[in-house]
Amino acid sequence: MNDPKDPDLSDDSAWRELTASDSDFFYRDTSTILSEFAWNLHASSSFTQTAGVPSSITTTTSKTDQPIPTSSCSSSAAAASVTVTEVSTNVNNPSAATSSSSEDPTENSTASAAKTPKKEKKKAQKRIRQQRFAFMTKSDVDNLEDGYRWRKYGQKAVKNSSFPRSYYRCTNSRCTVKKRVERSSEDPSIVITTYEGQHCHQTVGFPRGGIFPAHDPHNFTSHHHLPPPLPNPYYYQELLHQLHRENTSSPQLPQSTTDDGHFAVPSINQPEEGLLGDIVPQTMRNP
DNA sequence: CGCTTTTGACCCGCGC
DNA sequence: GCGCGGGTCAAAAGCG
Repeated sequence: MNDPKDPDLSDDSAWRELTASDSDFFYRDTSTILSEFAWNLHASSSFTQTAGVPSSITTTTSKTDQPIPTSSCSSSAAAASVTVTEVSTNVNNPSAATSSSSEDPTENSTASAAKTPKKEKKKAQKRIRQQRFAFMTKSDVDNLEDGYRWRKYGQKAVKNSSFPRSYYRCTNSRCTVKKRVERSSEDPSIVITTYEGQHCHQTVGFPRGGIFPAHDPHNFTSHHHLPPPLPNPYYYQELLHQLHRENTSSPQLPQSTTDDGHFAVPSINQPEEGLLGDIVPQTMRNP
């Protein structure tokens, strides 16, 4: 579970399905996918050289026609390496979903309607796993800025990991997107962020499809151009593309390494500013 | 005062 | 059936 190559995969059959694929598959598949997005990303280039973690962009195509969640725009100033794993679960086939997601829109309404006993509430719920994405981001900050507001609702110690896992839920009451944040036990500088679900709203404080959350100046400064939170199925890829470009073009990024071979993270001292704005492609900025 | 975080308890799924 | 581990709940505390 805590293998940086397999972020949070062990508890989900769908994840395991992904991990069953070897790296060649990922490279090949990634190249195919990226080429569909007109990316010029060489799958085995800089992404595979990061932090001693043989990561690559591990992206798979959705088995469903669901759009890719727009929530997975996590990044940080420290994003020197990113691995993305997309998992889709057919929500119409609960038998294919193993466990863990206890909420969907309908459940949300029933669960919040009354203080029913937990047993009843739990029984009424069907744990339907939604589409999930895992990001591996090299960062000192656990909670990476992604343009949405999150409320922490739990934290658990994870077996075989010295770092706890934090559970967040989108603060939008109608939005059931959740994310889990944990650090890799093998490389504590790597943050594994797993998103589940799709946002049904735009990012906070972006009334014009634009960019600046008005109420969170610490996290969003004027130069942070966040992407439109619309259901853009390519957003992850765009994000990664930009990350990749930064990796290869910025002299500050992964080229510098620490003694243990890990990448020094130049912007790590300014985590509250985030980097998402910097890594969002121009094409995704305010039109 | 309202929102967020913390944290122990509880529930569920799964493997044995 | 039992134990374990993951995920969630919800009350209390903290914070601006």
